[in-house]
Amino acid sequence: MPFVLSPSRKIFGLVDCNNFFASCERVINPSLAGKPVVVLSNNDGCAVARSNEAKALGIKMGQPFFQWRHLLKEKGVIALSANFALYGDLSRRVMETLGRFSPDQEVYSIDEAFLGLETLGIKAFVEYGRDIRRTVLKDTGLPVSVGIASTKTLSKLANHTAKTHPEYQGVCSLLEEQNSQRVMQELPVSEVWGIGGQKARVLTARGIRTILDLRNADDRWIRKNMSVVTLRTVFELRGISCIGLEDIPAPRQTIGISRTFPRDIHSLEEIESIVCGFTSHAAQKMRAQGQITGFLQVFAGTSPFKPDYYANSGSVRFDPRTDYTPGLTSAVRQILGEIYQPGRGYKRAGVVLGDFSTRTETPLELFVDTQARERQEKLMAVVDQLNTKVAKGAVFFAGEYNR
DNA sequence: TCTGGGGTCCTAGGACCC
DNA sequence: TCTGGGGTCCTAGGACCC
Repeated sequence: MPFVLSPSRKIFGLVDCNNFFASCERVINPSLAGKPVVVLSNNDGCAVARSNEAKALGIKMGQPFFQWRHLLKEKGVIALSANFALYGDLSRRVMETLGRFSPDQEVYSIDEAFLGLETLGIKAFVEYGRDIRRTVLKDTGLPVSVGIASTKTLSKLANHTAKTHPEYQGVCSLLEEQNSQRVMQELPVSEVWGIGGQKARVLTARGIRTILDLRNADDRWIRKNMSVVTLRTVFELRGISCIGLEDIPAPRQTIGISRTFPRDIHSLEEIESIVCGFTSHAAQKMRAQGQITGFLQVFAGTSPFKPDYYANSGSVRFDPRTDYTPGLTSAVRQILGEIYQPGRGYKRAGVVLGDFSTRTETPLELFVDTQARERQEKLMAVVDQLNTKVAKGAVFFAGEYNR
């Protein structure tokens, strides 16, 4: 294999659905077009998606419902409970359509995908982006924006520009250096992919305010005072691609389920049954991936918005690893017994499974009773089959919370 | 009264060993 | 008035993303 000194230039297209959840609601209810639409989180707690009209009224991402509820009457805001099954379904259709535009596709989140565009012999990238927009809108009814650039970080920036500047008509390429400089000097560092509030504060204090400042920052200072991740971001802003396209999805390293409750929960028994229900679902997801777990963590806490906030967690390891739900839930009960404090009103709890390995690569037989193990596997297979093919939550173990 | 859920990755610091 | 030094492993917590 020849040594490649300077690999050929990469070209990334980032396709991102506009106001995804709100747009999905418009697909199934076209009368919502042009109206301020907000999609709410679990328990209708806060805003998780807003149409442009709702954004214009000042409703913020994550803002609690009670703070802007008055806008329903005053401005005709339409607030909808989230319908995640619908969003998942439409997401799959968008991704299928995008897959036709490049064989190299990374589904990055429910509403966005990176496409590798350097191998397709495309002459006019902006035209290609417009074709993507038209086709996704025709196939799914969803509006998307397209950003094109030589690194992932720059393609995020291009996408942001396409979304916020109507004159781009939803497609922006930063493949030309002049475009790139102009966009970067107009935006604060906090708009960069990978720079959150904390890092933005540190950078701004150092006088690095715009994205262009960050692009031109001193490498040694960044490495010393920030992290390797931030240095990689700086390189990406310079057009040096450091983050590749991951077109084969990696298996999950952790599977967690947690909820904020609609009311405070006081009794240990009630928390136990809820978290055991979460554990059962998490274990089912894990088994669907063909994995077994060596680590389980449980956490529970009161509302962080009230005085005397209390939160605690505990964990156990499994050696050998397991995927047997009753074994997992008995660990959950043990941990909850240790971290639970009577007299508190719990508002949130959850479970995380991790340290997985693939079922087939683990020599369980060395340590456990093989026959018992086979019986457990058969039981779990039957439970999972009933829950996926017959009805969700059709079968559950005693003590599990089941809706 | 009412404030989401599911992830990844990095780093600092302690325990332990030689 | 002084208390080694360095490597590795593990974990908790923080920062970030959508």
